[in-house]
Amino acid sequence: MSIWLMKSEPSEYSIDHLQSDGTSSWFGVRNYQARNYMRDSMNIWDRVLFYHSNCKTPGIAGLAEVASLPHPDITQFIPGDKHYDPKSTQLKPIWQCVDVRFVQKFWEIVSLASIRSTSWLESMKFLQKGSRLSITPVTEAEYQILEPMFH
DNA sequence: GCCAACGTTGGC
DNA sequence: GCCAACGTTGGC
Repeated sequence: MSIWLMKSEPSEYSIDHLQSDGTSSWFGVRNYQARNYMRDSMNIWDRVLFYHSNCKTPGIAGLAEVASLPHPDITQFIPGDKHYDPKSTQLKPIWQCVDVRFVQKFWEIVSLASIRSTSWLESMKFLQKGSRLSITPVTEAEYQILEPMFH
């Protein structure tokens, strides 16, 4: 089982949205590296740390899990959609995504500030200078440090 | 293939 | 709202 940190702007799609939806496709990723993680490296039951970005208190808001194999992101085919990609075709889709299922919402967000101030977590990929990837792997060791911070 | 210009991300 | 850092685009 692998562990992933997946960013979403809560004004677009928050942990609360996922809680009410139960399961949702992680559509809209338009970065090749992030797509490759979903397409090539994710497996059903992988753990997902649901991260709120670009908001008042950025941080990990809850947990989810990978709930499907990779499949085409349908928004790439919809003209006028924010995520429409004219270069993509039904026969050769460019963008793949997975479904994620809600697991848990934390009572309190595990803030970016608190993660940054934990020296054992300095290695986390998403913290690295200039990292803007919306999906990054989390190591088992990092997860072990993070877990007690979840509540 | 280079690289300038542009658009986006995301913390602050 | 600012802006650093990055990814993408497209002319050449």
